[in-house]
Amino acid sequence: MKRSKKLLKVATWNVNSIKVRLPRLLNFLEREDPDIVCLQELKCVEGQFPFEELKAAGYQAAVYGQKTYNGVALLSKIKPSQVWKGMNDEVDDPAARLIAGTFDGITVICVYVPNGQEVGSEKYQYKLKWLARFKSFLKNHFNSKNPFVVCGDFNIAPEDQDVYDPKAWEGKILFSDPEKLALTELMNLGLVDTFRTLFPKQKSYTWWDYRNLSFPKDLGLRIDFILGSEPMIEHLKDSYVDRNERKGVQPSDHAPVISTFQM
DNA sequence: ATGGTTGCTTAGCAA
Repeated sequence: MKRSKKLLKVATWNVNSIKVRLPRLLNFLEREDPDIVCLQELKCVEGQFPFEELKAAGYQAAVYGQKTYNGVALLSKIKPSQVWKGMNDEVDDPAARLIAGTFDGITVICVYVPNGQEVGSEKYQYKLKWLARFKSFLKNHFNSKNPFVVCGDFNIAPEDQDVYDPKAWEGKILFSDPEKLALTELMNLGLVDTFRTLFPKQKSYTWWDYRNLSFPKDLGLRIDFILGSEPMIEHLKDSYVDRNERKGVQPSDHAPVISTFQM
């Protein structure tokens, strides 16, 4: 009988500006000590990314940056053997929304799914197309028999229990049927939501609007996930939302999600 | 309630 020992801690966090959130990120890294961190909404180009500060904290970074909008990164204690930036498909898309890396044979894919703005808008169409492209990307590059993880801000709440007022949100952006269907189709490639599989009934939002005192009133949505293929889910030990990161001085509007695997 | 807040960039957009 093979004994599992090594703990792998994976985190995902939409930081909404790496520049503004750097002090909080450094505290987070020290407190949680994750092995791999997926970051979204850097809002910064690679040349302005704080590589030095993160290196001093023990992390190396792979960055797919963009001026003003989007931008994703992978922080890790060990160097990835391979890195992908973007889907490199037939679509010419300048938005920096996907970065992936392989760490000890485990591929971690970090995504910032388009928000979509409003159902029926051009941005909504782009969101649905992006999700279809992402499904093809996963299908073409990965096999659910192999260990891989998909982390990020999906900008979709899957179920009623992931929304503070599902009636009011019905058919709205982040909760419309086509978005939910696109997410289901992704999951049907063989991905399991690490948080939801461990806690089938637990309410645990990951995003609260900056406006309307949403956080103090707990008017949130669960739209950030860590998904794993079956070989990862076999080793899944825990998953939680670090709600405290939404409190205090200059929080992001998203809280980090952390999942641990005993490999 | 078509408001409200934050960040980037500098009046307007995106979330």
